[in-house]
Amino acid sequence: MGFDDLSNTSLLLGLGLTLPSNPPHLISQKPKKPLDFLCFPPPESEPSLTLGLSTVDTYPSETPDLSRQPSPHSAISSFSGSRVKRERDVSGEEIEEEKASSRVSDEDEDGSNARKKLRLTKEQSALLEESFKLHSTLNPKQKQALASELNLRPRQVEVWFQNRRARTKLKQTEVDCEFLKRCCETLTDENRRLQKELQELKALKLAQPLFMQMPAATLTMCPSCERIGGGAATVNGDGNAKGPFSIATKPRFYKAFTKPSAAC
DNA sequence: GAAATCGTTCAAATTACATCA
DNA sequence: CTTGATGTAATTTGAACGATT
Repeated sequence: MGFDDLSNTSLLLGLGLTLPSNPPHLISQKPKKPLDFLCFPPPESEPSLTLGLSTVDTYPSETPDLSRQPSPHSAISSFSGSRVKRERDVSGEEIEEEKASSRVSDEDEDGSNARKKLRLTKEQSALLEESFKLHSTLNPKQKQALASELNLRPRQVEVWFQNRRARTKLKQTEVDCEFLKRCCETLTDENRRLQKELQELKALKLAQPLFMQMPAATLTMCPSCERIGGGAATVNGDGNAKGPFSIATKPRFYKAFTKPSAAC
């Protein structure tokens, strides 16, 4: 075992005991299969790394044959025009739904352009939450069924799920942020400790004048007992000295900083 | 088969209303 | 009663994707 090998070992040990190397919530693992969401854990525990770029394909897509197909409700669910245009004659179904959810449509019918804000009842919120726990996205059938059950428009259910996903993600981002802060603090402490150790080793080396006269490449030091001796150090193919103990030819901290994840 | 277009859904950002201290 | 903070429903925008032409 070479000096640098030993150093690396000690370094890894020092960093390794601090935090798990692969925190589950830092791994983005969204289901690819459309029906996988039926088996999802609650979104609150869903692993996601939200500090970086988010790609669409990391999100659970709905059943292609259901959600992506042209739907008669297309004008409802994807409409995002001004509030004045809320009532549309695109679909007869749409008009019926508007009337069914009287809590919203009543104000619209009197010609008021003001954006009225619906307050969901506790029962509605509870049912939506329950549904969200089962699956964080809805296919059109589920959306319609839920809307009927809640006496809401499908669009309202859709919006609620969108906002709910956004809140979940925000919450997870805050958790991730806290985790990374702690990770950073741990690494800073470890770095400080290792710098100090390096200084001590340098001082120890200077305190041995006899060996200062020897070529550096021939010096060997036992890192555990700190005794220095000259040896027939050989050099392997990597350019690293081989022998009982040898002076590292590359920085002691090399591996630690090229593998930052090892500390987290 | 490739390209253009259309319809749909989503995330992200933002707006605006309702409620409460 | 007013006001600012907060929660959240609703809107807007742009990207991605599948289906169709």
